[in-house]
Amino acid sequence: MEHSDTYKRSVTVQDVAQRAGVSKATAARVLGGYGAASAAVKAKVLAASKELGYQPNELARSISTGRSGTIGVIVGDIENPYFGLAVRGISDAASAAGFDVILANSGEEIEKERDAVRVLTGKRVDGLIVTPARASETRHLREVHQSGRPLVLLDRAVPGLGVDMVVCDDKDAASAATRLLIKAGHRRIAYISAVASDDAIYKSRDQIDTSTVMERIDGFLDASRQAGIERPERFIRLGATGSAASHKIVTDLLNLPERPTAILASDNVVALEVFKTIRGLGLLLPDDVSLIAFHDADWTSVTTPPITVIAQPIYDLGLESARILIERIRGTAAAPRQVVVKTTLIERQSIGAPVRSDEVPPSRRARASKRMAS
Amino acid sequence: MEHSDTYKRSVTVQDVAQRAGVSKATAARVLGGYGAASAAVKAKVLAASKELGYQPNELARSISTGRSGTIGVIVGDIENPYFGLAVRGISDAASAAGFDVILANSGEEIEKERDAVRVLTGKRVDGLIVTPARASETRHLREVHQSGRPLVLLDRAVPGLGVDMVVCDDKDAASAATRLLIKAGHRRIAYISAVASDDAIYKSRDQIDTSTVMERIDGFLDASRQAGIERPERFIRLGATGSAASHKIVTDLLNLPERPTAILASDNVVALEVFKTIRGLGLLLPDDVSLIAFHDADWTSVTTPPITVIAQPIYDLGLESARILIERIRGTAAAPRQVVVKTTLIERQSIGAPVRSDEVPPSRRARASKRMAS
DNA sequence: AATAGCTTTGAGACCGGTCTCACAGACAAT
DNA sequence: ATTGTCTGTGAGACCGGTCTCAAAGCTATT
Repeated sequence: MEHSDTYKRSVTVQDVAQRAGVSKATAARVLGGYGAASAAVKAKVLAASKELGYQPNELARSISTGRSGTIGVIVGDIENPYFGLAVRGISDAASAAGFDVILANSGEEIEKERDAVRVLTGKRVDGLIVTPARASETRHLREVHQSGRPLVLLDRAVPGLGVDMVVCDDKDAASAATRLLIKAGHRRIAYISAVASDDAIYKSRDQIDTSTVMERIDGFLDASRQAGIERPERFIRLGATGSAASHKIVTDLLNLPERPTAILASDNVVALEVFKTIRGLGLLLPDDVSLIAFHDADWTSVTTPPITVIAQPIYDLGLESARILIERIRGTAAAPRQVVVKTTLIERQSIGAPVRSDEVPPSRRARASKRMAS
Repeated sequence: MEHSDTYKRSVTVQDVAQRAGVSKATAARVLGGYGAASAAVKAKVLAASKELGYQPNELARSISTGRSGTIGVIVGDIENPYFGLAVRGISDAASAAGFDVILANSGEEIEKERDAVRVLTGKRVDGLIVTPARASETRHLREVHQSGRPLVLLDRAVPGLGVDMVVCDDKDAASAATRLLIKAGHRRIAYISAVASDDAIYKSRDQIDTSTVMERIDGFLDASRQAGIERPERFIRLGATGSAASHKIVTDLLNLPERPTAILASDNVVALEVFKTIRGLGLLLPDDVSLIAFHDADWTSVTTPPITVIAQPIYDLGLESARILIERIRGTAAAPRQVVVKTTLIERQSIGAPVRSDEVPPSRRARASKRMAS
């Protein structure tokens, strides 16, 4: 097959039909793999197709079948390895089922999320997987659902939406992590999250518009109260977005007269900043501060000391969400499911006994730490 | 077929036209934003559109315009934060220009890459960005190019393809890193890469099918030879895919009678495994082994000691590749460009003076690893 | 008043597939 | 020989947009 000239017009069923000496309908049947055709005709068409280098136009196909063979994914931030893994899971499940994936990035902005929904539905994706940026502003999601297009929520739930959701057992996880800290003797535990907020100080649940964080805070608060800790919410901090904000939050927290002795970081990006800040302050982990992080990011196992984490099977979340979505696309009419995937606590070495505040001056214990974790 | 009852029939131009009491052509003109219409008619149509909740079918639009407003991206592994960042760059540039992105994952398998190309061209993407898994098997890419569809190669070059490419100055980077090691006194430097290979031992350039790695090895070899190091290639190892393989390679290397005193890790995933293995062997960084890694992954700055890295502006690579692609899509007929982006060496603390091999007590190596759960 | 020139509008072809339906021909049963 | 069933094939509508073209409407010029 020689093609040195710039063939702008691509080969269509019509061309193949002509070449094979059959009608367009017949060629389309064998090329499209539907309807019947005699062996002889089939061979002729296939031969012609090969000679001409026919490549079906999936767009045209989609427009007449009504399905696109594509699922749309809207994720908070692709750059975040957490979502990267989820996307990988989705992508694996999708391609195994013969679907492919259009990815859009919301950057955790509701406006961009709405845009993305519009664009993807405009492209007639067969279904959508979304990590909703806000649990409160969901009209666009509701519309998707009402239009009859399958929708699966990933990682974050939106109550009352009546769609399938695949999430972690965030509340249990946070609660277990908190209990672990309490068991080690901690009574002043900070919880730091990246959720947007005008004020870093936590006042009420209404401030929080992300189900995961809400669940986690609930778990944290429950476990704390159950252990008889007073006003555990006073050490909750929000808005740890970016390096500067996180640094300030951690520094302020650790300079409090009655400073927290342990920190629970709501996600791995925050955790990294917390870790850097603690280290930058010359404090020692776990002697001066204990730390637990959400998500078993790769870096958490190579720090000194390695970080105790709540491992979230986010790849599986992706996989499962795509599977459910595809099932829906294929027409299961079951009631919407809420799949809750279990997390595991991986104990490493970032938890120690709390320092008594009268014993240890917070900010100048810079020892050159040459200890190997072993 | 029963597809008409699963989805609510969507509102078309025809519906809007009817409602507004104008012809389909007129409604289409105002809805599509092309052609002219009187203010009065425009208002009527817009009103009707709003009432009915009209959402254009981008598929239908694409099929008649021939443009899809979508760029296809085929990447080696989305899970790898390196590519995650690149995708983010592409996605940002794309959405700024009004394009969106279909993402496919090749898993570094040429077969899946070919599939992905077929699928994406089938969906009539306006252009493609690919990180080619192999520099040798490129017929599918050549065909894309010859069909007139813009193609940009990202991160990895394929010589003689005649398309735009955006890559790092890998050779210079490797050379600079090697010189830094040599300056610190190292003469036995290992280079470890993940490129597939039947044999871990490097024999010739022909084994390597990835331009980046080839460039880097060239740079490594050049710098070594310039410093008069004999047979520097003897410490090159390939096939460090996955945890087990990497572990074996590093262990074997460090158990050599004349073991290397420094390691250059070809990418951040390999580097992480190298780091873990070194630590697992009970060796001290940088006292026993020095390490430089490609890519400034987040974990490299929080280890003890932090790792000296070659920072690759991969986000910018993504951004730039998308920009060039979009320019081509819009019809620039300039000669294919090869954009080479500069890397920077970030010196941290993983480089020390080499130990003389007669100094290294086997006992230290014997002081082996209590392994950690991870 | 008539002609030219411009803007608006509508009819309908078109993109590249799918899919319905009618019909032709083969073969079996009556 | 007639009827019925079944398979293979072709004609053409259809999906939901874009876009060409010609007719209609309006203003301006002579």
